[in-house]
Amino acid sequence: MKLSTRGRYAVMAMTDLAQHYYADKSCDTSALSKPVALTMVAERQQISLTYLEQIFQDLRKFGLVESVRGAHGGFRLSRSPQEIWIGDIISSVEEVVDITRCQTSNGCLKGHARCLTHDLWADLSSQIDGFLNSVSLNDVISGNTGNPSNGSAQVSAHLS
Amino acid sequence: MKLSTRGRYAVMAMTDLAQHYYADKSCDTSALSKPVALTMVAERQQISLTYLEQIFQDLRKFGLVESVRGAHGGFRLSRSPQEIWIGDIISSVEEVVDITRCQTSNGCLKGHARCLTHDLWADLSSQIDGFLNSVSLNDVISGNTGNPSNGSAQVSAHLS
DNA sequence: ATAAACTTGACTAATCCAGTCAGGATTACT
DNA sequence: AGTAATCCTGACTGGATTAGTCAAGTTTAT
Repeated sequence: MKLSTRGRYAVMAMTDLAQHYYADKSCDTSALSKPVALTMVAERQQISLTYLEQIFQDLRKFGLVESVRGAHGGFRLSRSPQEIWIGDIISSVEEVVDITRCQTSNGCLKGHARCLTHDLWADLSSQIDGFLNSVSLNDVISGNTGNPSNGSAQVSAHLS
Repeated sequence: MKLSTRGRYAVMAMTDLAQHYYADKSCDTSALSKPVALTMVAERQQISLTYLEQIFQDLRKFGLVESVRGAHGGFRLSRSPQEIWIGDIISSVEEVVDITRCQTSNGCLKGHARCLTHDLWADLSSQIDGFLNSVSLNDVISGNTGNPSNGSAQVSAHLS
């Protein structure tokens, strides 16, 4: 079992943006925070710039960040760190969060002998999803991943 | 995120053995159950026989199954289904259950800006491990994966 | 003996990941 | 207007991993 670097990088970079989200709007909380250039993020997090650019296109398409083009441009979070869940980030940049692989109609008749393990995988997915969707970016930068802000570790998952 | 087929196949096959574990010793509970030939498991679970053979070598090395060679040989569980956790099976056949990738000394100074996400990955690993190590083979064949037999979903993980 | 079954190890096609490269579009600043 | 900074897009690639196959054994029940 593994999480690809793509998902890890996305979370690291978003954490980086989250820190600047607060730093940049310390005076006027209603203003938009200044965009952060990917070159800075890439340098701080030690991630290849061009690879990071790819990843941020996905994050933008899923509405997690806004881009500002041109000189002095960059990216900023499109909402506050409390409202962005780690699960959102990962599912934006990784293909399938597929664990069971038996949701397609290729013969896994639930309850049938062949797929007694179906419920197991579904429950595991739900467990992982529940965790990732209960931790916000804000939890990460304040070190509260063990005790997520919503108090409940079980969130219903939307996997088959 | 994904679980490779290797791990899934291993659990499916072990579930198959677990069902025969009970079926074969319905009369005499102290006797060893009859070994089950991999050709049967491969056919029932629709898994390539030769691939399954590879997987069972791993399961044997980790002491989860015993082999009986020769004609009418096969494999049987080396202990009862209540005592075999899904986590054992998966970690026997898959390489690293590595999610954080920053346990090596390559620059992830915990607490340092570069790896604020360290705790997040550690907690996620612990969550997954906790789940897999709280579900036994017996839970799977009796459909109790949602409510594991030990009552507690949180088990300490042994990941960095 | 012989056939059934396990055992081992080398090999392979396909897929995916992580990253590069080249070029283009947009905007701030001078 | 020009230029530098930055985002944007798509094609490409080397390496690793997966999911097997194939061939040649060894062991044991009958």
